[in-house]
Amino acid sequence: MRHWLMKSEPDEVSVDDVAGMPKKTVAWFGVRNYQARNYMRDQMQVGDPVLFYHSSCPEPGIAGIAKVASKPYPDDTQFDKKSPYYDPKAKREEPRWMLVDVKLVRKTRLIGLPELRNHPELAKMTILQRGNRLSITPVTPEEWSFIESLL
DNA sequence: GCCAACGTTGGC
DNA sequence: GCCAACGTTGGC
Repeated sequence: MRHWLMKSEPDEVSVDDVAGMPKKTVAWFGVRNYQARNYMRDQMQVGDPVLFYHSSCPEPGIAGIAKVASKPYPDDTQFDKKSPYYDPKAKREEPRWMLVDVKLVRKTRLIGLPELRNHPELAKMTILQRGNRLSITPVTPEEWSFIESLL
């Protein structure tokens, strides 16, 4: 089992949005980065714990605890010409972008970026490294436990 | 809106 | 395969 951090822009899909969804589950559509895709396609297992992170918003930070809720399957938005995530090079027979379903376990208090940066225990978190833009990153068991202890 | 950092594209 | 140009991310 691995632990993960997954970024979402709350304007698009927030923790509250997912809380209001049937089964509190959302397909993690729109990832268009190969490394992030590979994590979902090759490494995620149903049940893996996930930190739900809000990015590109007034208060970026961890907003909830979730878990991987499905095996990987093709992201339908790649085939949808009306979607901003449409990929003309993707074929139904040969999907390029895969995703998993993510189920919200619980909303948490917002642990903002400045707070995360304040803890030396978290200094090596991928998300806190300079220049990191990857929307899905692994979290170590130590980082996970420490963050849980803050909640 | 700015801009640093990084990823992708495409000509050669 | 190189690399310049361009596009995107995401915090501030």
